[in-house]
Amino acid sequence: MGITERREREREEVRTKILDAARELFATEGYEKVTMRRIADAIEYSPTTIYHHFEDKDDLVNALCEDDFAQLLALFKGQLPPDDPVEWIRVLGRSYCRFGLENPNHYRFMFMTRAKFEKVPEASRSGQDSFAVLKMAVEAAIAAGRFRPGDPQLMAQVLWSSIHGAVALLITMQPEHWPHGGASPDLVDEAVENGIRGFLAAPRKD
Amino acid sequence: MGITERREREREEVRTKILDAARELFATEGYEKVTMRRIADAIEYSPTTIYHHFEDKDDLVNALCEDDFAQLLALFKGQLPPDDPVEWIRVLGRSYCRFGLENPNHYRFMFMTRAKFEKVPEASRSGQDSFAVLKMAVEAAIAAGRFRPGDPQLMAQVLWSSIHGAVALLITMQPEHWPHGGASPDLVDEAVENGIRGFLAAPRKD
DNA sequence: TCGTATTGTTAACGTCGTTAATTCATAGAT
DNA sequence: ATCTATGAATTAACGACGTTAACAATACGA
Repeated sequence: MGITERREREREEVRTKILDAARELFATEGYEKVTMRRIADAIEYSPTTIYHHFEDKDDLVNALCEDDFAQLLALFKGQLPPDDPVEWIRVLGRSYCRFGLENPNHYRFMFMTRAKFEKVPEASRSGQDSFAVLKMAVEAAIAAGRFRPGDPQLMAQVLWSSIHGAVALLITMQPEHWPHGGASPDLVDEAVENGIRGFLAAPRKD
Repeated sequence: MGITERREREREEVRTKILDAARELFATEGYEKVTMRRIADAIEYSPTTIYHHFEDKDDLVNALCEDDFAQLLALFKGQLPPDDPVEWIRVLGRSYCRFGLENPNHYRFMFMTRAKFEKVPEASRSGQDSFAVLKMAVEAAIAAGRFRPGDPQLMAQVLWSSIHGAVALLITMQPEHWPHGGASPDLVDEAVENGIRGFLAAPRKD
């Protein structure tokens, strides 16, 4: 009776081992170091075993990615909305930046890898939900008269892409490739700030 | 006498053939289709020949990239600065977006590929110069009192990264992965507009 | 005890970037 | 005209990759 359950448990253990080893390699050495053989080495199984748990490499890395979206969503939901919806957006933006800068390899796969989007049929649920939080904040800001009226969907996309741009450039380009002596240390903060400022209602109070 | 020159010319011809074939594959099928063997097939040489002209694959693709930066710079310099520096920035932003959206594979390698930045020792000259044009426009906007005072370097970086974010997301994510039914068709325009608006001097005239 | 899943392995295929060894053509020297 | 050195180009291979077919081993249900 408990047999199938034990089997299930053992199976899950191996799956977890694979994911953990992959995550470790992924986080510390980047995508290209995550080879099936290397993961297999790390967990002391043969490479073929991995294929009993994941369809292929993309499937595996995408499972990691799913966890990352969940983590991002948790980060967003962990922030209680302050009274001021603009402050809420600011906090969300900063959290998002921190997440990306601290987990560059994960971020790269979540938002910067074309292959992923070709393979995975639909968007991650947690990813959708994370965006929904931002959109809610934008709606709140409009309702409170802090943001100018407009399409909250579009405004949230603009905010997201502005901040994504800063994170993406920072985790992609080495400092010496930035024009004229490096990225400003304030870049992400300023990106968040300027994105918000562009949407503020007429007289700036902030 | 003219012999070494003819040799040189022939050598250059092969090099150009390689670059053209690589560019074609790169633009139409993306980075992963640019294999040394495939390029060799296309130009009817053996793969080894390519190594007589380029150190390795990165070196080759980087040569392509250099051309792309030159093209971007030409695009920027082709735009005569209008009277209104804000309009100048708008035009630059739109040109940049168009360039990225029309050449997604090139854009990806220019601004979204980490390997490139690890290999290439220094930034492309044309890339630097392109940024310098944007920075000049920002300085002009500040000088004209259209932009609030501030560090033009930082402001130009913010504008660049905002627009980069929109382009990068658009050429990376399939429409069905966008939260809630696709990217807005106005996204790039709005990204440009909102980036600018955030920097406008106090009373918006525009 | 005998099938039968389940779980794992070994060995291989085809592809990749890259390189050592070799052939080939040709320009200059004798 | 023949020989030699130099540069270009090729063949064949190495090691690493993702992936899979074929097979071995284990342990459960009958």
